[in-house]
Parts: sequence; structure tokens; C-alpha cells
Amino acid sequence: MNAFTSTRVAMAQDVKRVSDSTVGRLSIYLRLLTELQTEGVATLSSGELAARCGTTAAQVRKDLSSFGTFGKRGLGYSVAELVAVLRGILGLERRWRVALIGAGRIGVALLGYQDFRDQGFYIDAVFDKDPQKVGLSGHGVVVQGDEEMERVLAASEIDIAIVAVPAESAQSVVDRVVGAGVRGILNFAPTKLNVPAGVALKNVNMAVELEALSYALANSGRRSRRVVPARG
Amino acid sequence: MNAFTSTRVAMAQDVKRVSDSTVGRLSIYLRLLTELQTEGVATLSSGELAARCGTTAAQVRKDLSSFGTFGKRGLGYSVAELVAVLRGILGLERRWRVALIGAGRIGVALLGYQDFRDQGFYIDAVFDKDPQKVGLSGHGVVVQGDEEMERVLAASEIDIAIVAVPAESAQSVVDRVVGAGVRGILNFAPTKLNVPAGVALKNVNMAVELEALSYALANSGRRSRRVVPARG
DNA sequence: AAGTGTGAAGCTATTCACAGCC
DNA sequence: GGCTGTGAATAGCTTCACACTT
Repeated sequence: MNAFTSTRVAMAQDVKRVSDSTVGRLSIYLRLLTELQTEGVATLSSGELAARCGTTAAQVRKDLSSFGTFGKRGLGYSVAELVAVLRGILGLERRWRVALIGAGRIGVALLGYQDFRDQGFYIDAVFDKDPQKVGLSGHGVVVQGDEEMERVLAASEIDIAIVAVPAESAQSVVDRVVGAGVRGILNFAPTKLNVPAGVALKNVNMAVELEALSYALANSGRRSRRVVPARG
Repeated sequence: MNAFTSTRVAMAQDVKRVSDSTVGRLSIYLRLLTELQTEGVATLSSGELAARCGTTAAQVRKDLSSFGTFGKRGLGYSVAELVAVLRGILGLERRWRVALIGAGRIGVALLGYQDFRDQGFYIDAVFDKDPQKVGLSGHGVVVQGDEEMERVLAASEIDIAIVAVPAESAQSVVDRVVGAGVRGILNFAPTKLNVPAGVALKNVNMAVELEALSYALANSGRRSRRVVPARG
């Protein structure tokens, strides 16, 4: 029953530096595989996985090869095994304690995002500076005052802070949560944050994505419209 | 008064293929420059811009050099000029018509995100499948029924659709909006979407970002904790 | 002296292609 | 025969370093 029975998983010190893009793809593979698992699919090839995740067979195999060897030549991969392996690699076997800083529109939307909880990310605390918001509750958590932050973060052993405050307060919030021992930050504020070494930071910047679309639309058709000099 | 007066902007056909990462950084530069502009800063160097955006001076110069030459040697860049140039490159001189598909938690949060409007992205239509939501209004838009989608998208000449529906409905929504002439899609559903050539697609997947943090935390300290064999 | 613009070098990520195993 | 695992080749992105301009 142990998913690792017949596989070799790389020892920690074997693991070469793995790129962000590889880690991102692993998440994507995992989501698909979990879905296939509930559909009762037992096995699939790198090519099938790739096609359904928007990448290539070689890429899938390379991504996995950083962590061990999980497939069977001629057969492909066991869905159940890969799910277990990926959950292990991504650190999803445990429960992560998350705090949400900022109970504005985005914060509240994230609070209700059941998907996070399904993956093991539990929002155990919510903070807001606005006294009008303190005491409100939703999805089983009560909004606490900003001044409680350091005490509660430490006491609840929060692992990850989701920063959903205005850009101008974001750096000071980050300094405080890092000071309180948080080592992972998911930032929704559209500003550059500085964190000390040893703290992981990821940014979600929706304006950047929209502007990338704007760029693409404003410049679309260039290739097809381009004037190619007539030439025999 | 024309910002381009003393600069040379690359002609469309000169523009080499520009990477997604470059375009993303241009957005980030623009945000900072806009802020500096309101503070009355007139000029800055690539090094200063880089430091405040988390990149390097050489990167800033290379990013800009894909589009023309905008700086003055020995002096740096004019903030006002760069703002104008970047807005032009990113296609932000015009108003973009956006439709929001899905008035769930994320959808509603985005609806209130004033930041989008400030950059020229106007949410002109909102759709939801749930009859209970149809007719509700917020931020100056009324939620319309799903069945109105094709008609309204075409009539209002919507440029961009924000897809904020559950993963299982996302592909069919995309097929419909693309059929109605939309050529840019910002997808919040955690699933791989297929779009025909000529349609720009960007994904925002918060679970992927959280899992990247989980990976980083679960594997952190490896470098420092690694056992280095004792040796002289 | 300060700081840009840019070819060249260096580095990282992706794709190829094929030997090896099921 | 089908499909993995992986070195080698390629492509793409970032950094270097310096000639050139103000």
C-alpha cells in the first residue's frame, strides 16, 4: 500500500535545484491527476498527462526526473502513485496554517475559497486594521485587530501569511509577520516586497496579467499583418 | 509636449519577439514610475528603477531596448516620458471593455477592484448562470443571465473576458466568449483552457502559488542543513 | 563622471533523440 | 511495440563589459 514501494525517490541531497516553472507544473499535474483518480483512471503516459496540462511529454518526464523515477517503461505512470509522490514533493501531506492579513474584497474572497482548504491550507486567523471589521466573522474565523497580529501569529504557529492589504501598507505588514516567525508569504498587493533570506515570497499581481493581455491585443496581428518584402 | 519628440520608437516591424517576462516587468516599471511621477520625481537611472522593482540595471535597459531608445546617456530616463512610452507599448492609452463571467466570490471581488478601472480596464458586463444572481447590481453593473452572453458580448464590443467560473464550466464559457469575438481571456479557473490561435490567454492560479510556497517551506533549510562530509 | 545601448558570454530551461526496460 | 529516463543539442533569457554620449 505504500506508494513508494517500487520507486526510487531521490534523497534530499540528490535533489538538484529545481526551477519555479517545474514546481508550478507539478501543481498542475497534481490537480489533473487527482481528478483522474476520482474518475478511476489507473494509469497514464507522460504524453497523455502533457496533452492535458498544456506541455510536452519530454517536459513531464524531465520535471519528474528531478525527484526520482516513478514510471514503468512501456506502461506509463500509476495515477495513484504519482498523486502520492507529488503531494509529498509539494509538501501537501501536512496541514499548513495560514493567516489572512486584510479583510477587504480580495481577502474575503480568498477566505471563502474552499479549494485552499481542500489542499491542506487552513486560514486560521484573519486580521484587519479597520476597527469596524474587527469582530466580524465568516467561514469559521473571526477578524482580529491588527495590534493582535504578532501575538496570535506566534501563538498559532502560522506558517504562511496572505497579504491582501493596500500597496502602501504591504511592506510594513510583511516586516511584522516575518518578525513573528512566518516564513512564507503570498502577496496580492501590487508592490515589490523585500523579505530576508529564508522567507519564501510569491506574488499574485492581477494588473500585470491584465496588462499583458492589453499588450497582446494591442500588438496582435503583427505577425500576420507584417509586410513581407516581395521576393521571387 | 509630445513625449516621443526626442526619442526613437521602434517601428512595428522592428519589434523582435518580446518575452512574457519582459512584458510583465514593463507593467511593474510603469506602476513604480507612475507613483514617482505623482511625487514629482523627474528623472531616474536604470539602476534606481531596477533596485525598486527587484531586478538589475542591465535588465531594465535590455527590456526597454526592445522598443526603442528612451534614455539620455549620463542622465538616465525622464519619468514622464517613460510613463508615456510604457503606456503606449502596453496598449493602455485606450479603454478596454471587459466582461466578467461568474459573479461568485472571486468575481465580485474583482468587480470592486478600482485599480483595474484606473488602468483603463472597464467591466462593462457581468454574467452568471445562477438565476438568483441575475438582476443584482454592484459597482454600476447589473448581473445578466448566462443566455444573454453572446448577444451582449458582441453588441458591447467586449475585448477581454475574465473567467471566474468553476473549473468544469470554464472551457465551455471560453468557447462561447471566443465565438462571440473576444480575443483576450484572463482565467481564474484552475484548469487548462484551449483557445484558438489569435486569442490571448493568461491564467491566475492561486493554488499553484500556494503550493509553490508549500514546496519552498517543506524543502527549506536544505542548503544550510545539508550534511557536508567532514574533510580536513 | 555618469549612465545608456548593445553585442557577446554565460546560464537556465526546453526539446530532441535514443538506449534501455517492460 | 510502447514508453520511460536521460545525456546532448538547442533555444531563450539574463548578465557582463565596454564603446559611446551627454
